[in-house]
Order: sequence, then structure tokens, then C-alpha cells
Amino acid sequence: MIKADPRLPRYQQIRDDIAARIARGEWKAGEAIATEAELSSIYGVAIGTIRRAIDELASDGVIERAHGRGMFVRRADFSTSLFRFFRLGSSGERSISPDSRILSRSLATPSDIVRDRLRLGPEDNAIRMIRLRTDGGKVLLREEIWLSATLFGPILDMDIAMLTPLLYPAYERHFGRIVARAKERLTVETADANVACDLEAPAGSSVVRIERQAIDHADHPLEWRTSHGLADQFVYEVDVH
Amino acid sequence: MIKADPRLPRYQQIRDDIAARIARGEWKAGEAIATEAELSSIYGVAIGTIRRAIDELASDGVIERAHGRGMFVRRADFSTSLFRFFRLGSSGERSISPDSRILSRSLATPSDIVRDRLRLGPEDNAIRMIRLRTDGGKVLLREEIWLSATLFGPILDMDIAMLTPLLYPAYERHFGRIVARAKERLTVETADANVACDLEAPAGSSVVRIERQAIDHADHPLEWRTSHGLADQFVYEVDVH
DNA sequence: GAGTGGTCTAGACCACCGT
DNA sequence: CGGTGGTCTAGACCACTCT
Repeated sequence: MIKADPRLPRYQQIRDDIAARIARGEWKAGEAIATEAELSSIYGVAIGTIRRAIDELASDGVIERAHGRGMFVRRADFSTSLFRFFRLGSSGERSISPDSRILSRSLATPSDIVRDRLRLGPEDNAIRMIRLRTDGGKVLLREEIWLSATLFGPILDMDIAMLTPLLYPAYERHFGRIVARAKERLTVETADANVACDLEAPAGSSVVRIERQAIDHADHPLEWRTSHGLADQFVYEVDVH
Repeated sequence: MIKADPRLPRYQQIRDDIAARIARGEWKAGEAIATEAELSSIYGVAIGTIRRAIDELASDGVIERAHGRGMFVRRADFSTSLFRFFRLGSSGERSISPDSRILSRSLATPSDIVRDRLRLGPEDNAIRMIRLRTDGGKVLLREEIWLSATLFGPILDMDIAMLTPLLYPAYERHFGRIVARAKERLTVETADANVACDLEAPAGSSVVRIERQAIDHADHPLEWRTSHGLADQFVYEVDVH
């Protein structure tokens, strides 16, 4: 059942296996997963070990516990960690359900920075995507996304519908790769020609630049992304622990 | 020894008591605290319960564990959670050790927003401070800080040296209040007269506005802060979990 | 080797939820 | 009420660090 590196602690192997089952659809969003006692006998470990594994999944927002009822696969809604920022272009607290449009997708030679951020070897190739996030026809964000071609090669030939609207769930579903955390870096700058054009704003507009390195449970970088949005409509909210 | 609400789980009482001891200076920054076995006999609980308490302190960054060596009170250095942003005004990765200068400190009537963010009652008063963060004479950040007068009243009469350079450690030392997490919200705007003047920039300059609500372990807000810094020198880095 | 934290066990009892 | 997750125990053994 578990074929992970046996040097890893059991609770980490179990955590990854449960996450993989959810990714494979064995337990679906909103459903209850097996109880602690069941999992304990499935994996042949003590309940304490199961709890340790679930603790991490819960703190990653993959699973939600309900005392007395069970443990449930959390719906990947837009207010959770996978889609955590901004409410651009519209006033008030109205929730947005942004569309995303992938403009390009190709093999490309990574720059030294990308190579570093994805921890690529000197010969490794990479995948580059340009994507727009829009809401009601209005462009909110322009993203340049880099992935390791070794890990994500098949993404080049996949139906584009399988990659929308959110990429992280797609990484989970099709590659079993789970984004556990991310490092983000925000700066303010003036838009270059490409960015200004895609954001439908005059060149030289003030824009926010967000660099994000998405990292899995094993501390390995999965994705490097640089996003731009117009500064005057920008709101970024984050919980800092 | 422990006089907390006995309805709370033991591991939370112990976690708070250890934090209070550190705040009182019984264990100092950089020093090792008692071992798990010692704590287990001090508090009269099993080691597992101690570990649970320490887990939370470690994830809050109060304590650092070193396998085989012991558990250490973490130095509140500038790269950690208490002082997490920007590297303004200078190039490269050189670390900054910013000074802070408190410009004003007084009782004030909180606005509705402040009242909401600090969860104050309709009659509660508040403390307002204006503070500049500087590095080598250059102003990096201008902060407006609001506190509940009920919780932090004595701060008005304290020697100002007790409040520098960092406020959160001062809250811990003098009031036993520990900032466990914070919610931050970033936007970009143009500087008003006060902000521009304090940042030594022309009015109308593009500035970043950071609103931060600092929250304790019991999910009660401790502080509400609005900071401004010049946009073109701004860098904000954060780990998102 | 002695001492530390890290993992894991096999239970117990409690608090909460549904029927 | 039975079933669930939450807390807690009293150990065992392992991995790491220092001397």
C-alpha cells in the first residue's frame, strides 16, 4: 500500500498516502474519510500515529476535523490557501470567481534565477506558461509560471481544460504533487511593455509584482511564478504565523 | 504554579506558563530551558503532554528545538516573525538593524474601525502611538499603532527606552501578552500630508500601506497597526502556509 | 556512554454529535 | 445510546550531540 521511502517517519508516509488517495479521488471533497480507528487498522499503526499524520493535513487545509462527526475532505474553495489574495477591480467584499486563460505554454530555457528557484540541474529543461486571471472580462493579474520539465513534462500535451481554473489542484490530481507552502515576495514597480499590454494599461503604470515559490512537503520547490497586477486596485491579505 | 482556567487542556496551560516564564526572564534568550523529562516532573504530566505544549511554542517561534542538545529560547532576531518585512532603502542582502523612534503616545478616542479591530466596547478607551522606523538616519516606515487602554494603560507612563526597539517583546516582558499571529493587508496608495512629511517625501508619492492586526493565543486582538513606506523601495517577504 | 529530543505504542477517559 | 474526535498516560526504542 505504501511504497514511500521507508526511512521517512511513518506518520509522514501515511500523511502523503492519505493525500494521494484524496488526489486520486478515493475520497472526494466534502466527504468523510475513514475514521481514526479504521485508518489505524488499515495502516497497522497506533491511533496516535494516525493523528499525527492528520494533524499535518489539517494544518495544510486538506482535511477538516469535526469533533464527534468525523474527518472531511475540505472543499478547495477560493477563500483558502490555494487562492489567497486580492479582490481586485471591484469594491466591497463581493467574492470573485475569476477565470484564468493560458496564453502560452512551451518548453523554454530557464534563466539562472528560475534554475535556482526550481533547484534545476544545469541541463534540466523547464516549462513556461503565461496566464491571465480575469473577472467579468477585466484582466486582474498577469502571471508567468515556470515548472520543471522533468516533473511536469506531460502538462505540455494536456487538454487545457484540465488546467483550469486552478493550477495547484491540477498538480495534485495529475501529478500527485501537493503544494504545502509558498514563499512570496512583493514589490512595486512600473509596468514594462508586455505586462502593460496584457493588463490593458498604459506602459509605465504602477504595478505590484508578486514572486512566489511553491514548495511541497519535502521542501522541494514545485513552481516559480511571477505575477503582476495594477497597483491602485491591489489588495493583498495574508495570515502571518 | 499554574493558575489558569482549569477547563483548558493541560498542554495549553503548560504552554502559556512556559511562555510566561520566558517573558518573566526565568529563561533568557539563547539559553536552554528545562528538558522534557524535567518539565514532565515539574508539571506532573506525561512527556507527551509536554511535547504537545512545546510543539506550539516552537511553531510560534518562541522556542527552538535542537535534537540531542536541548530546547532553547529563540533570540528575537530581525529575520523572524516579529519583524518580518522589508529591506528598504539599501541594495543587496545586507541586514538592517533599524532604530525606532516614538513620535507621540497618548490616550485617544478610537474610530469605529479601530474599535472593531481591537474588539473594544463602546466606552473603552485606546492608546495611540506614532512611530518611525529608521535605518542610518533614513526613514523607512511610519507607523500608527493602536492598543486597548484597558490592557496596556501603563504603557503611557513607561520609560520610552523600555519600548525600543521592538514592541512585541515589550508586550511580552511587561504585560505577559504574546503575539501568536497576525493578519496583514497590503495596498498601494498615494501619501497624504502627514505620511509624506514623516517619510520625507513629496505629497502624492506612491506608498505601500500595511494594516496589521496582531492576535494572541486566545484569538484576542492585541494591537492594530497601520504602516506606510515608500512604494519604490518596498520589499515584502512572507511565508504562506 | 550519557543525555537529549523524535517517533511510536496500546491503551484510558472525556467531550461532542447524531439517532 | 454508540460512534466520533480530543486529551493524556507511561512507557519503549531510535537518532542525534557532546564529552
